[in-house]
Amino acid sequence: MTGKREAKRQKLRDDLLQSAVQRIAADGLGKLRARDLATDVGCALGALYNVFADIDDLVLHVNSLTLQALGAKLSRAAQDGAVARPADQLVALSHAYLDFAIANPNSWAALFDHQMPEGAQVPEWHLNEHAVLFIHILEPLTVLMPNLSPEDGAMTARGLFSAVHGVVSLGLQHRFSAVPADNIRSMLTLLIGGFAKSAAA
Amino acid sequence: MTGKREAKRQKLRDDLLQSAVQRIAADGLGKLRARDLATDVGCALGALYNVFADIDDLVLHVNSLTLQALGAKLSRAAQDGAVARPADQLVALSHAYLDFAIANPNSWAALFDHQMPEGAQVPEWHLNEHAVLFIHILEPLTVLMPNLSPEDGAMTARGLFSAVHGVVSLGLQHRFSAVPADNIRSMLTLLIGGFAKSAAA
DNA sequence: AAAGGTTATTGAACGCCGTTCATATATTTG
DNA sequence: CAAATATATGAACGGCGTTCAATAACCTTT
Repeated sequence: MTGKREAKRQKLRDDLLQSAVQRIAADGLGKLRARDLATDVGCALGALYNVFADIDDLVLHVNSLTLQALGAKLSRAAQDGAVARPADQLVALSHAYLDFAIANPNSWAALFDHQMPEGAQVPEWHLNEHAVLFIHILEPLTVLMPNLSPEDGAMTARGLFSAVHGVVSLGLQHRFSAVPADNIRSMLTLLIGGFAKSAAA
Repeated sequence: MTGKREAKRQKLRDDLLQSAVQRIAADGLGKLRARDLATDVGCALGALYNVFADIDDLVLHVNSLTLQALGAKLSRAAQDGAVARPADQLVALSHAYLDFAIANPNSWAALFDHQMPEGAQVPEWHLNEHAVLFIHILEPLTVLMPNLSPEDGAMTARGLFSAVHGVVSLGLQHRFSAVPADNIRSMLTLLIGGFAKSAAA
């Protein structure tokens, strides 16, 4: 009867992760509390630090799940529009991104609101997971701009994502004043469609 | 010999504001501490709360100064390029925005990193100050797209700013990996120039 | 100029936070 | 079953923004 330690450890890890996922989705990253998580899963406060380095480590794993869900959504959009013209594919991707942000506002915001403490770096394994944000942009982009070097292609894909993210992010934020979703959608169409049109010419 | 109270009050307000400006510029919003500010200006910890509602109120006033400086920079860029074609004016504005962000990374980041506590709303006077972000975009945009209604024009100007902000923000962030400034500049030229080109057609 | 009323200043104390660590408990190994 | 090893516990720590009763400064009135 061996391996019971590891099993309990994994269960605790997973319980804490699920609790954090739900709390972030419900209340946002800013209201995540170590004591609430411990209460949720019925463990002592200190137990959290046996299975995660700290709260930031736990948040990284929540964000990892969010990125996977977002990646799946973008993959679906890319597949559905694979027969469309490159410009329309790019617009469809941006709309899918907007849809995800609207459907999962707190989890999505946590991806960008979270900051590593002090001098700590985001670990490599999590950095690489961000590729899902750019990867589907690359294919229609290279059709549109065949002369782009691989480096410039990656850079441009990243830039396009950044532009879309800016429009979605500031549009949904109540910072200035919230913009109706349809207006954000139109703006994405105008911006990305316009870019594609001029790039193709 | 009257008015000494108000004079001291104003001096304390201004000293705290200047201290906060410098600390945010030097260390970033995340490391701003009420106790550090009190030490800087040589007042008691509680004195801060006589002249500002709380730390967030103080940060709002710091951001107000930053927005004024940014507005001045954008105004200069708009005036310098007033004779250029609308597309080039828009690109010049985006480059000026990038330059400001690079020159004042922490103060600029504080504009967007700061979040009001709990249910508190950003006060009207500060909301209105954000107009400087969009105002200079509107003129070249209406030349470029004369058929835009005032509402759609404002919305599109805001969207363009959001896109530029996204490119600059994610580009400068060390989140994924920092992008060289010249690449960000090229991306802005490509994006905004492309948008303008297709809008004019 | 002195007294009385009003406002500002002070800093110890409060409540909340993430994190730690000696101690108690559970699991594995010999 | 006992010794060795790893985990679980929750009180305690240090740091944070904020409060508040007591003290000091200022203004007004006489």
